[in-house]
Amino acid sequence: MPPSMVSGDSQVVFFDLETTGLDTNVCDIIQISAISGDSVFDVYTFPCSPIPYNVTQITGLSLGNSGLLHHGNQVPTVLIGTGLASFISFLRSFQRPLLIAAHNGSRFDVPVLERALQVHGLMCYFQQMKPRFLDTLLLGKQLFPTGISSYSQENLVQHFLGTSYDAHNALADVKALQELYRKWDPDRENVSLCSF
DNA sequence: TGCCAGGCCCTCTTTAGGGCCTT
Repeated sequence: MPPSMVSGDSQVVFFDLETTGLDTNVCDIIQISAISGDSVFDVYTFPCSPIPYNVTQITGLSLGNSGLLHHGNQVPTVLIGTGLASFISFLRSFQRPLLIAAHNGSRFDVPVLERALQVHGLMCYFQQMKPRFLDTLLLGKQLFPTGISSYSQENLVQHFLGTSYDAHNALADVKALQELYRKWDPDRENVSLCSF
């Protein structure tokens, strides 16, 4: 495992959600992706609510007659409860303290994930792992307080890695975020300051 | 009818307002 995927004693796992909207109180999860080193997790989940047109424009995800479509191509889906349980199993596989990282995670991904875990009765299994979270948006601002025009993940990846990627596909997002973290190689103090 | 996320952060602020960041 690359050293950058470990912070102190913790395993750093990058995760991202695609959802049906921005309201963390009501949106449905439609994709869960995570990565740590070469270990990858990626599932699509069938939402209970429609996918608004503006979300389809952003994510490429839409509902067809027979299932979930990504840019018009059907993708396999699981029930959200099954997807969440699989995600917990993925996290457990690391068998060490977890530091789960997401961009703007403190404001979006983590509240959405925790609500979904609560609704599906899985929060207790998740909490058994005693995970901590890292917000890479806060980390970027902490590490580079000036000289950055935008702290969006897409802009940070362009700025620090000089590359573009398939933003708003959760799997592509977590891969890019991991590479960004490797580039930053933050020390434990800065990571701790942006963790919760 | 009209509105439609939300909370932190910054500043042309503090008796406020707008931009950012996530989908």
